[in-house]
Amino acid sequence: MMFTTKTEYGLKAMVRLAQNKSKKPTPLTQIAKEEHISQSYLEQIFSKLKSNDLVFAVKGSEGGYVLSRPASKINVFEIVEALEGPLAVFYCMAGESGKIGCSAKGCLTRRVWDELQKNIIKTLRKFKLSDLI
Amino acid sequence: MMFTTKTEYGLKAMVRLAQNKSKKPTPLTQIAKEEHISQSYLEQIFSKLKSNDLVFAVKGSEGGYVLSRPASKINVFEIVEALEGPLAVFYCMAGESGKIGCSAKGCLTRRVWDELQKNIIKTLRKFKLSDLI
DNA sequence: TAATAACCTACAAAAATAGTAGGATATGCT
DNA sequence: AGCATATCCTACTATTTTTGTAGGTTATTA
Repeated sequence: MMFTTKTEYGLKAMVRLAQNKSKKPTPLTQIAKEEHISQSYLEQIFSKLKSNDLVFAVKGSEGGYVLSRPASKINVFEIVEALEGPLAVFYCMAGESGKIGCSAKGCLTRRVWDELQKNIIKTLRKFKLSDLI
Repeated sequence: MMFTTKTEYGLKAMVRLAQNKSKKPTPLTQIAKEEHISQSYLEQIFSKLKSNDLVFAVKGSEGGYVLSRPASKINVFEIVEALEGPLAVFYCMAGESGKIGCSAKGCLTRRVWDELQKNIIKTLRKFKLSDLI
């Protein structure tokens, strides 16, 4: 029941982008060096962040990444979901209808996970990237 | 960010114990059969439940497991914690003082995880085993 | 004494995580 | 034009965690 290092690194990197006050994009070489994270691994992380429209890329020399919105308009849950995939505390919570042995009708246990998931999402949405700088 | 099958199976098994109205202990052979879980795996799960004082064992023929308290006095978090270990959404949240690169003082990100963890625990504590039968 | 059940430890397969590696493509600067 | 810098893309690999299996030991009751 832990988040992965992808989320850890991704969030740190997003904070770096938010801290960049110049209008220049931030290259991953810089973040990799400062945070001591493998650059190649960071690239994979940013590939996800990009496809989830949290950042945009500027290719070539003097390029890098830029937040696609102001830091106050990006919440932590968006970042977590982009990097961890859709939140599901159990397999029976993934997908539309539960898969094995979990008829949503009779399953009291499911009520626990439903409420738990909603709470997690609510908490993470409350925090904006701008709260972390 | 998912709980393991140990928690899934363990919780189901605990519900079984709670449903047992007779005063006889419930043997794992029975639960294994009914829930289609490997008995050996269940034994490992119950070893943890026992060491966390959630159940007690009766050895020998006619033996099995019994809840160590009324179902209304056992909450879901206790079961989850027994089977997943101490909750920590990140490595920096494990142990007393964060380990690597996370000085609790300046770390704003930690505030997010602190609040998240407290929320998860609060939600899971709210549900009692008796709510699931 | 035979059947039943918890108890214990070591091992193993499978899946997920956490990276590495190497090249292709695009862009600005000199 | 050409070089340096960056993103982009795919495949591979090592490590760790999860999810069990297997086999035996101990205790209790009918």
